[in-house]
Amino acid sequence: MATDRSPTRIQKRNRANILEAALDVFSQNGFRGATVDQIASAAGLSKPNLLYYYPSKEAIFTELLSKLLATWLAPLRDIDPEGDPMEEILGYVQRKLQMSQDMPRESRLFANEIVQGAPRMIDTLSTELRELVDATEVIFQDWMAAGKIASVHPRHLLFSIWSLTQHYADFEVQVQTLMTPEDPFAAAPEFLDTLYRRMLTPTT
Amino acid sequence: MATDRSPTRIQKRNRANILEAALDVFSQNGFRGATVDQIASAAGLSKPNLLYYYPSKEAIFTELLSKLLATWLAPLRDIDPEGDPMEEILGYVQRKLQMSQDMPRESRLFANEIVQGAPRMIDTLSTELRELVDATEVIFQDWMAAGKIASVHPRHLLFSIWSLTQHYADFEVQVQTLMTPEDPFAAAPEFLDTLYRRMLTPTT
DNA sequence: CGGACATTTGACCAACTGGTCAAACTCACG
DNA sequence: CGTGAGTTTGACCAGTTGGTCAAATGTCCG
Repeated sequence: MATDRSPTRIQKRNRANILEAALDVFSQNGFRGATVDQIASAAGLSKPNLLYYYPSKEAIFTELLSKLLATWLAPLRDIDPEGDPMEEILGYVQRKLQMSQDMPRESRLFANEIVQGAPRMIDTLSTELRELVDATEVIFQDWMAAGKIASVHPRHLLFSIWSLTQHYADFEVQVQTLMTPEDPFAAAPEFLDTLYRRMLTPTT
Repeated sequence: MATDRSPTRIQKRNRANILEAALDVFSQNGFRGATVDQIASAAGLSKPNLLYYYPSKEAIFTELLSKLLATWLAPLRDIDPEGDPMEEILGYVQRKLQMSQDMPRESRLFANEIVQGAPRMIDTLSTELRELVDATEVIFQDWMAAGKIASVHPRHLLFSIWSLTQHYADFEVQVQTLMTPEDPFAAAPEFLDTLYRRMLTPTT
């Protein structure tokens, strides 16, 4: 068994390969749709060998989720309450959009999980993420109260950003199919910039 | 075998029960995550009995998809090129939002399928839906050219509507968790109305 | 080198899954 | 009622799947 001592060179390599392979397989098939064999061979290992590094399919999945969540939420934490409100929000939108383009598998991994009721994430959602969202709401509300951006429902505003940006990753097949030969990501930044600028520009 | 003669009373009842049960199970677990046994017992039938009405799990799924697609796309077909542009679009947004509230399972069924690459829908997407989207694009472009609504990328506009409205169904768990005790659907209509009104109001 | 520990593997297992089949049962209708 | 078609079921099967295990192999370090 891989012990608790500091990981060997081989352990590091294999664990990294496994998580990379798992991201591929889980994001494309969901938890139940993925098989340990698929992940193993995508990682270049035999099934028993993979299970030497992780005790179960479930363990791989939860490890993957928790490792990726921090990355996934980083842009949200980066919103600066002291920054210029409009630029902070527009910047956040663009960063999330970029992440959908660069990390579509991560986006789909979460999408799969949440669409199916988030059975393995509900705890994280209702604690860690909830706190982060609560904090963000306060920031937005302050900006609105100060008249820096138009007043809209702060949580719906946040959800709309997640929805619009991740849509390009989660529904990539559909977007691609319906936009070909145009590249969906070509006009998206400007579209979203326009959308949020117009919605959030104070009306006084 | 259920023959090609006109369906009996029992056939009608059971087929309806099966599709209803299948909607429940498939939308919650995706195609691969659903089992025939789950569907059968949700429909109050034994597995062999269910397979007497549909030859395979695949057959149930495709039948379900094709039966629901028409309903799902109806609001889009209802957009009237002769109507008032702003009201047509805002009305479409509200109708789609209402559908997310009333038919979340249908929304998640499609979401599951598309997130996983739409292996069983790609043909429909690239033909039927593609045509419908092409036609809608023309309508939007005409309205923009006539200065009735602001000029934005018509396809991204359409995708944004799908994304924002279906988000409330597809990511229901997340939205619920992060909005409790508030009802997500309480403020959503106004939020989306505001969003699209501001984005699409001509600026000249 | 040699031994301790890490890694890998083939063989295996029990549970599950989609699907089949013949036999039994039910129902409509003359 | 009876009879033929429609319906339901238990038993069964083969393939898949998550996971185990003992034995074999590789690696590191004194």
